[in-house]
Amino acid sequence: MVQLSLIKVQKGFETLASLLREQILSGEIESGEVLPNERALVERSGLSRGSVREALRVLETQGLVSTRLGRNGGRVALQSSTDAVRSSLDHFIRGQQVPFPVLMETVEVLEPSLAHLAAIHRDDNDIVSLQNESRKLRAASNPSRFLIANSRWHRAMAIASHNPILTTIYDSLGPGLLDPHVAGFASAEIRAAVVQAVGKVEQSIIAGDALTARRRMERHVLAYRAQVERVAPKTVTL
Amino acid sequence: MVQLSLIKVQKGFETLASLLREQILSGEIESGEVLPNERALVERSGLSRGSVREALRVLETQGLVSTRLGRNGGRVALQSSTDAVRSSLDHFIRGQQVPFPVLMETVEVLEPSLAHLAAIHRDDNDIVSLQNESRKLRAASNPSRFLIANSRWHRAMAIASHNPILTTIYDSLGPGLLDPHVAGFASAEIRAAVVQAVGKVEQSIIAGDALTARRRMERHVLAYRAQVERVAPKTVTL
DNA sequence: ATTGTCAAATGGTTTGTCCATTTATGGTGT
DNA sequence: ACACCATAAATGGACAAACCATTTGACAAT
Repeated sequence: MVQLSLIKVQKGFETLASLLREQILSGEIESGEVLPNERALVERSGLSRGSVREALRVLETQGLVSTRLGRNGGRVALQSSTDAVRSSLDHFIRGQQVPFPVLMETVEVLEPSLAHLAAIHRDDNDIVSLQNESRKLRAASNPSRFLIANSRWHRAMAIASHNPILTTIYDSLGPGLLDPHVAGFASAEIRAAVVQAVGKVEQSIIAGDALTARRRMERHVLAYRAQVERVAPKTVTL
Repeated sequence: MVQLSLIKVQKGFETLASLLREQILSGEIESGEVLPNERALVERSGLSRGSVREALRVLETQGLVSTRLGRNGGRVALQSSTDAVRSSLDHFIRGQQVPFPVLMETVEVLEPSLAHLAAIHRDDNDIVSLQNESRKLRAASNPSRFLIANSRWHRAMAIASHNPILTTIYDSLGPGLLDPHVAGFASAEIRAAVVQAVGKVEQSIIAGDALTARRRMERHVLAYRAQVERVAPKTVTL
């Protein structure tokens, strides 16, 4: 018997999409470079305009080209940004109906690690923005401002880690976690506790003390979970 | 001055894509359900077939529908799988040219956490597959088989964590990390050391001792980095 | 200078037709 | 009955030729 794996037929538009994708990802087509317009691609590829458009649409969906309308419009090549990752993760979480506790758990894994890495890799800019955000956090007088400031500080910490993969993932998780917050969370006492915890983590990050930063963030995350559990016991248990 | 944010014009195909996407993600269209065929969607939407096809192509790219050719073919709705996340992360890593040390660092963050979670969430099936894989790992006699077995054991551990988000991300990182391995890595001594480390982690996971599992995996990861540094010092330093 | 008008370039969309692939159906031979 | 084959039907894939919509450049009018 002949050895055969399933043969995948490549459609016309797929072929063109793959070709262009490789050229973009490999840098052969630079980021910002404008692709030939649709009619030109039709001539070069021998495909019809419809197929060319489907190929370009695929690349657009993957975040590898952006489209502008009108004269001097056209397609420009892009390096896939965090947006594509974010939206695919979002679809995954919504589609698979990843339960809230799993999101929570993921954040609990990421935050201490991000704090750890931030303490190692933070530069002067990171320190400035962390201090900026924590100042706003201390100043936040009502729950809504506080939650925003809180998430911005955490975001600054993620950026300070200088790990684009973990940062992007952490970023993608934010939206799914906000619901329970809004549900009458963040009393004055809780806010004070968070401010203090964040301050301590920030100190360790600035001091470059990775292990302490991690440990403090772990403690903070545990305390936070305890608060959420108090407010909404059912939601958080795995 | 009038307050205005940029107005985003929604194209026809985009509108249709968004509509269907929402219905799929919300479960209104169930996973596995076949969508109306192209001609039917043309009638219902009032758009042309080209636009309908572009909309469906977008959804296909996002992993929300799959396409089958021929009679009894058509589009069926899917819940976005790990594949879409994987490919977007892959594009991100290649496109942004995320340096090898960052990938390494990310794995070093994920593995101990996955071990930790695995010790908490593993069920009987997980234990069986872990033991299966580690048996194959011990039996692997040449570097190539060993590397495969090694990655399979780690994958089993990730699955045992029962955290689909972290598992998918960890899965996406694998390919980018294999290059240096192939470059004459995995001598007999190294293999023996890995086998032992993996065995210990596995024990802790099975025993349900999360902290020990994490600690042992951290140690293993450090040792692994030391080995890689010995082989290719330049590549690994951040 | 500002504004208006027109033309050109580009993607967006439509319509109509045909091709390619797959499978259901029914007939034919044994 | 059963196996096989030929045909038709259903569906996505592709092509072609227009025309529309949006944006911008060029240039005139004010």
